[in-house]
Amino acid sequence: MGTTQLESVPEPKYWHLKTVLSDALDSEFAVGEILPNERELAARFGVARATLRQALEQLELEGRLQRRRGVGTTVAPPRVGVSVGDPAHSWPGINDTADPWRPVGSDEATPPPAVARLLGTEPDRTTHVVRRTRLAHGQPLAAELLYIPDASVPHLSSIDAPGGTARARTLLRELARLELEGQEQAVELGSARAEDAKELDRLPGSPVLIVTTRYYAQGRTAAVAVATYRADTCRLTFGDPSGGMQLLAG
Amino acid sequence: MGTTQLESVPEPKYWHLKTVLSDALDSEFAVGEILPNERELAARFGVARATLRQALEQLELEGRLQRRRGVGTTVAPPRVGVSVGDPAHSWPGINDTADPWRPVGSDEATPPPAVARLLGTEPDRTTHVVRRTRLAHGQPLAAELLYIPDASVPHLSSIDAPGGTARARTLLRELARLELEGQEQAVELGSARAEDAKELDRLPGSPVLIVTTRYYAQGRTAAVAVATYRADTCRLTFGDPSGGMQLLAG
DNA sequence: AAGTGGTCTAGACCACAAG
DNA sequence: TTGTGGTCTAGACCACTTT
Repeated sequence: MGTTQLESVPEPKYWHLKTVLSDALDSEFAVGEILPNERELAARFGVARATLRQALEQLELEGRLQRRRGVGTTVAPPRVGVSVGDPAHSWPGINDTADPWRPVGSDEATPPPAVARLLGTEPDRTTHVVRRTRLAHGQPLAAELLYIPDASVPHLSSIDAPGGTARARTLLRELARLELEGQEQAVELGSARAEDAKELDRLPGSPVLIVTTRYYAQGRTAAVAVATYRADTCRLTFGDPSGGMQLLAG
Repeated sequence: MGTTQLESVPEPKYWHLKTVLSDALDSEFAVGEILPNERELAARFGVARATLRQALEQLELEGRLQRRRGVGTTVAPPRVGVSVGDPAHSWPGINDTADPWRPVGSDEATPPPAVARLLGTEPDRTTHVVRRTRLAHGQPLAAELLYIPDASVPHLSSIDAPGGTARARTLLRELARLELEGQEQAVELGSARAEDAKELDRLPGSPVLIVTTRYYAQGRTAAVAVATYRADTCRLTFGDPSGGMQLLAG
């Protein structure tokens, strides 16, 4: 045979392309640098543009690249670690000066069935909803919907109008009066709803990490937060070395 | 105008298709049921197969569908919640009868740079590597590589040959002699390496949730685990309502 | 106006599982 | 052998950003 090696299990072109590009990113490009456009890259590698795009998609999924319509494809910085599991910081309304969340509005709505189940309310019962955004270095990392049943904020004054951030702050302040007794969290993969995508500066459908947090207070589920993190730029961190190990002692 | 509504911001076909299919899944299909094949679905909706596939891809990403080459597209069951954050269960080697991890082999290798950094070892220093698989209901959920520096298993007998599961069990048993002092975890999105994909019964490149756990013992980082969870079938859970809230008291 | 990535088409062939 | 999903092509047009 003239071929020095025959691939008994030939890997797809886009897969090979991905590794080639990945190596090139490590050695020949700096963070923030802009790559040649897709048509040129495809021509350079001798593949169709769709195939080239399949490789780029995976690299973007892995946080190596960032693509923006009308602009180009750039080399992404390493993912930022965002602390998600620490109750002391995540309990809404705690007035930490380092609170990374910014309230952007409030509303009243019927939560999705999954949330209603966690809250233990009837499926068609409305709750307060506070919308918040989490920023880091000026970039939006996450968009959150915080569902608060009436029972958790009994002393709510009805001065402020729904929809405003003033109302949102009032709700958070009321919620903070409760003493947090525990929390449960879950992380899963999803795709950004149109509304979240806008806030995250991404296209609808782009991959996101959905963090659902169930807050316990007064022996009940006091609130449920559904936070949508950009999967391309975020690495979610849980726990820390100094504490929390009491679990093992018991 | 003859049109009752003009879309000033027309949504992409595949996006609309996705919502239509999603509704159909809720109302007309049962879990495990097999959908019509892609060519027929595309014809039925009057779109190209590639467009139809774009919608299916997103639904699979969201855990609604499962596609298998040569078989077909089926309606996926709800994601299973897998406990990830509880140190009492995740500390390797603890002889819990309910331990969901099954050792499948061991080796000696130089860890990836990111892991070496966590371990505090030189980049080219080899460590023991234990390969484990996590199962639920007979289905593989996760594949893990556990990196253990020599210093963490000083009493290791060199009877067993590397590569075998016997050696893996020995390593885990030795590791369990250490008292766990703390752990740190991170979750991020990735795509399955060829090796992991095989173990997870997925195609290479399919989306996975990568959980990196740093175990502390004896004041050092005693081991680092890199676990690759199927993103389509898994919902990772952290913490629990009964404990862990000591953090707030301090 | 020009250039970028995003969407879409209508084909073709391949790898795999099951009969 | 048949039928499935997976890969790939060579185009076209659209939405968006920048100049």
